[in-house]
Amino acid sequence: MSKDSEARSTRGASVERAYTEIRQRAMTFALRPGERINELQLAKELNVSRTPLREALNRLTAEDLLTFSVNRGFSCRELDAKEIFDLYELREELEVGIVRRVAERASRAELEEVLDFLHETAELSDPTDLDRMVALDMKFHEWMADLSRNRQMLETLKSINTRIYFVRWVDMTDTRRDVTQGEHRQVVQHLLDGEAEAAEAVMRQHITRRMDQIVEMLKRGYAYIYVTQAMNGPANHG
Amino acid sequence: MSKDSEARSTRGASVERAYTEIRQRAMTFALRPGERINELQLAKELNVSRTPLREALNRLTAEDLLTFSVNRGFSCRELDAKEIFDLYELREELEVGIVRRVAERASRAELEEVLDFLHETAELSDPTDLDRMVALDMKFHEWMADLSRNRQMLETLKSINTRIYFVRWVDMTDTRRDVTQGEHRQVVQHLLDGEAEAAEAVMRQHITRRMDQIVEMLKRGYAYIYVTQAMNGPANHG
DNA sequence: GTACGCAATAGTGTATGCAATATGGTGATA
DNA sequence: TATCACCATATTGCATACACTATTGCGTAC
Repeated sequence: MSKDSEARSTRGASVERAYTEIRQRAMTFALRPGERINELQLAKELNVSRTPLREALNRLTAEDLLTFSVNRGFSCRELDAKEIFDLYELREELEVGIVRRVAERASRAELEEVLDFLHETAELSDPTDLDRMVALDMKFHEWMADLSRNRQMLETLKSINTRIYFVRWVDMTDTRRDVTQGEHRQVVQHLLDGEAEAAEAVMRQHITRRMDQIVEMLKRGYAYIYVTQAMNGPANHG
Repeated sequence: MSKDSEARSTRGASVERAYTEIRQRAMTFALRPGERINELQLAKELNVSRTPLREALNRLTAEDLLTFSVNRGFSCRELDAKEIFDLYELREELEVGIVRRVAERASRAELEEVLDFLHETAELSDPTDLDRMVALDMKFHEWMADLSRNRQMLETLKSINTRIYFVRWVDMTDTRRDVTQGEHRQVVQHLLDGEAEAAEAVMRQHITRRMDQIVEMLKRGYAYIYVTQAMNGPANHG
C-alpha cells in the first residue's frame, strides 16, 4: 500500500480538499442560498477535522461565496438580484477594459488562435450540454483576460465568473448559442482588423444584452427552480 | 470589574482583532515584503491562540494581502512593480465605470455635497500630513463609488485601495496636492454640468497620470526606502 | 576553507476538548 | 390556541496537544 493511500494523507490536503469541495457547492448553489453550514457534519462528510474546515470556510467567506456571523457560523451566500446586477455591471467595465488591453498587446497569431478555438467548439459542441456551454463561454472570456497581460484583471474576472456561474447556467437555458458565439467572433475579428473601439463596443453590448432579462428572472424567482438539493442543477453530475 | 474587562473577552473578538491588526500591517508594509509570519510569536503578541490567528491569516490570504505556502505558512505579500501597474490599470477601468454610473444615478445635491467636501478639506488640511492626504484622496474616490449605487464596484475599489495604500502614500511625497484636488473638482463639476464623458476622461487621466512614474519608482526600488521596521512608514504612528 | 550530513530545534498542519452561545422542544399560563 | 419560560441539546469559538516538516548549527571529511 502506497503512502498516498493511507488514511492520513499529505499535509495541507485537508484545507485544500475542503476548500475545493465547498467552493464548488457554493458556486453552483448545491448549497442553497442562505443555508447554514454545520461544521461537525460537513467535517465528517469531508473526512477532515473542524480546524482545517474552518480555515477553508474563512477563505471562501473572503471570496464572498459564504457569509459569516459570530456565534452562528457560516452560511451559503444569498441569491440576490441586485448583487447579480452589480456584478454584471462591474464585469461590463472590466471586460471592456480587457479588450482595450488585448488590442494593445496581443499578437495576430494569438488572436487567430482564439478564433480557431471559437470555430472548433462551435461545430463540435452539443448546445444542450449547459455545463459545457458555460465552460466554453467562460473559457473565451478568461482567454481574452489572459491576453490582456493583466493578472489582476484576470483574477477579478475569475472571481466574478465564480459568483455568477449559477446565473450564467440558468441563462444558458434561454439563450441562442449562435448569437453568443457570433458576438465572440466579432470581438476577435474587430481586433484582428485593428478596430479596437468597435471590439470594445461589441463586448460591452454582449455583456449588457442579457442583463435586464437576467435581473427580471431573478426578481421573479424563476432561477430558484434550478436550485436543487441534489442532481438537477449546474455541474453536480458526479 | 465588568465582564468586558476580563481576560477572556467577547466571542468572535480574537479573529477580529488579529484580522484588523495584521491587515493594517500588511497594508502599510509594517510587515516587510515577503516577510514570514511566525504564528506562535504573533499569536502571543496579539493575545490570541493559533486557531483564530490562522483563520484571520486565511482571510487575509484570500484578500491578497498575504501569501501562503504549505509547510512554510504565511508571509507578507511582495511589493511588485508589475502587480501595482496591473492594479492601477484595473482601477482606471473601474473608476471610469464608476463615474459613468454616478452620472446616471447621483442627484445634484449629492454631487454638491462632494464638492463642498473638496473645498473644505482643501483649505483646512496640512499637505505634509501624508496619512491624512491619502485618507482624503481615498475618501473622495470611495465616495464616488458609493454614489454609483454599485456595491460590487465599491468593494472592488476598496480592495484595490487597500493593496495600493503604500504606493499611494509614497507617491504623495512627490505629488502636487493642488493638482490632485483640482482634478477631483473637475470630475464633479463636469458631472454637475451634465458632461459625463468629460468627467470620465478627467478621471481616466487622473489615474493614468502618475502610473508611469510610480512604476518607474518601484522598479528602481526607491519605494523600499519607506519600508521600515518601526515608525517611519505610512500610518504606523500609534 | 568548503561541502556535506546529521542531529537538535523551531515551526506548521491537524485533531480534539472545553466553555459559551444558540436552538429547539415541552409544559405552564393566559 | 398562542405565548412565554425554561431546560436539554446542538453548535460554535477558542485553546491546546501532538505529529510531521523545515530550518539551523555543528562536526566531519575532503
